Amino acid sequence: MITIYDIAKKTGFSPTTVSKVFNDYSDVSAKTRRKILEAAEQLGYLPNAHARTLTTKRSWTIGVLYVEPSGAGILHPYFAGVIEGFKQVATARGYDLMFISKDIGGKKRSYLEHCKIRGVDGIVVILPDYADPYFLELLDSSIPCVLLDQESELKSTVCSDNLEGSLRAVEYLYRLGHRKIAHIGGGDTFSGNRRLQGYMQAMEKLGLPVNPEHVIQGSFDYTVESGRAAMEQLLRAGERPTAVFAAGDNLALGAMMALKERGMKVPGDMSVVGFDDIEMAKYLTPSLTTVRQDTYALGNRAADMLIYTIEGGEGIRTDILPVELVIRESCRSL
Amino acid sequence: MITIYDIAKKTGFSPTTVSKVFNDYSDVSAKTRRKILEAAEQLGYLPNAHARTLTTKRSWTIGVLYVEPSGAGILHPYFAGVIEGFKQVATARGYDLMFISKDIGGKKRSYLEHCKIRGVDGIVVILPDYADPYFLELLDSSIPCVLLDQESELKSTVCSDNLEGSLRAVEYLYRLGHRKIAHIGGGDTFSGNRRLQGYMQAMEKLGLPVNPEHVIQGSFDYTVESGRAAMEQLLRAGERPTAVFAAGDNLALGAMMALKERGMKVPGDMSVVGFDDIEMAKYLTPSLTTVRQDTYALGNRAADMLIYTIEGGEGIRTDILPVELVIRESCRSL
DNA sequence: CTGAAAGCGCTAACAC
DNA sequence: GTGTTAGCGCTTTCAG
Repeated sequence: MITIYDIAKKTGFSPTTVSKVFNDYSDVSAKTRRKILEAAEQLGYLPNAHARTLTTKRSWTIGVLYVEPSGAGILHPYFAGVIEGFKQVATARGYDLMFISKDIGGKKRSYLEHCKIRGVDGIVVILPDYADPYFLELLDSSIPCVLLDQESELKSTVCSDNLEGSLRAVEYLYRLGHRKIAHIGGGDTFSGNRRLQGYMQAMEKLGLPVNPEHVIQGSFDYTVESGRAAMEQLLRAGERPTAVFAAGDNLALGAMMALKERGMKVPGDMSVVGFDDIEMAKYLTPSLTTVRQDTYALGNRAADMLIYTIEGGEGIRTDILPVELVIRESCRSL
Repeated sequence: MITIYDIAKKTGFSPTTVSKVFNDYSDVSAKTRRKILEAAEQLGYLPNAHARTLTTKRSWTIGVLYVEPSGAGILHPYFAGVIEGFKQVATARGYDLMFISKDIGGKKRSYLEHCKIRGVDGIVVILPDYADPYFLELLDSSIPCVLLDQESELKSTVCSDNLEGSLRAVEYLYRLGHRKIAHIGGGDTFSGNRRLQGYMQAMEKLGLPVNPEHVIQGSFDYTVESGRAAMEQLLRAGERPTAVFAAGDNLALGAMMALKERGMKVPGDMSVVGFDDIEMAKYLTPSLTTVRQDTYALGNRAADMLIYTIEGGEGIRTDILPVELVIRESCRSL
């Protein structure tokens, strides 16, 4: 391995001067700089990130911490979209991403411990279960963090405008003439709660009574299966709704599957609205009307915020990104 | 920060002995070990991975290098599945994953340079374009690598049994009575070529002539759009096929969309078989008959192979994982 | 069984 | 502008 000492030897300058060149110090003469750069080129020098980190306490690494409840992990489009968006700006700003798990090297360790051992400069957290004690430990620590789909006074957060999205969805159904509007919830998660809350507010605002039988709390994993089960429950209700707003596209899809299995038509027999706008939404039959959240933008924004904090920015921010109702074929007017 | 020196001071032992305890050396008395572990616990000691790496030349980090041509990145289910599968075994074996890009710290650097700077122990590579010069540089290097969907005499590789998959797909259509079977290819990629080859071999084996107008080379990005365009081209052919085997589910989906837009029915007017079995395949209307490849297993296997090499294993391996035809609703018998 | 000494590759005071 | 020196936290001979 070629080190700065090799370059120093070859050029006759000291290691310090060589180091200064690579760190863009201004107090190096142009001629010296050129000679050193040339020698580095010839020798095929590459810096050693670990050595640098050891002295500077800066790893230029960001930890990516996610736990996706259904087990699909990064296969879930929300997670994938956010991480991809995050990666884009992080990479552009000179950071590399590292996956952080709860264990490391065969030993059981907390997320925080893992982060400290690896010396990451900051962490982006995508966790549905914010009661996780390991997560709380992270929250209390002083390590720079940004949280997705979460609410906190300790760390910066980014999320979509869940309330507004639900409102738009319900209002849209109302405009189509629906009055018996059900909700399939995303379980006890931040986004699930917000969307439920938005549904409730919208119903109240529109003067529609909420039939308790029409509010099904799906499981917290937002799976198709969960949506299917919820719809089956809904169909057993005393009074049948004419439309359902699901807190996620997978839930909506599951609901549609349940209806299909019973020979019911969407939107003929029931209108369905989802939330997310996963890529497949437009390819379903009928294509799914849904509230679009921009996962890529969420990731971008999260990275901006985290890097701001890492690089010494003060204070925390709570960003809410706009959503958009995408009207397709899964709803009909009554 | 607490270091082994702090523990040494507190316990009265030397840093060497402390280090030995954490590295499970056998020549430390049980009593000493206990005292040191106790002190470490009390002080809240955590090892410093960078310092350790500096001396041992071992980072316990694996670089993940992927370039997804459509720009969706990890949103593409193939990539996500493989990475998730890879992550599972890598994590269990004590390795962390780091995303590797072509640039680092604002500077343009090759993948190989990036890996060397970061001192990763090995790399898993998912790249469709194996003519990329940066990739070739990686191939020639001595760094442990495992390649997905690739063929190489220099590095270990893992891929699905593309040939067999294509054969099964075409034979299935044949058994249903189809004779004019078209193919929508995955462009000039390893998997695209293999699947095309499998299609050709199957046609020959079955004694079916291949109509050149029925073999459409889709673009290398396996997108829905590409599949749609291919089907449109197919429909302009002099003789219309009765079935099409697409090299990817997205291509198949695009083909189905194109048919739908023209008011043609699947499978009534045309039977369609895909490749991949992405999660959505079963939720399409009609649900898609396709060749299932187990991306998670590909990732698992890749990790096993790479870690084997990293930990001193000799030789390279070329693994081909079995695929399975999943019969659903998108094909009819003639 | 334990420890002294050297060194991994780099940066940061500080002096010249 | 340039160089000397010390040190980041850890492991590894090697000696005792």
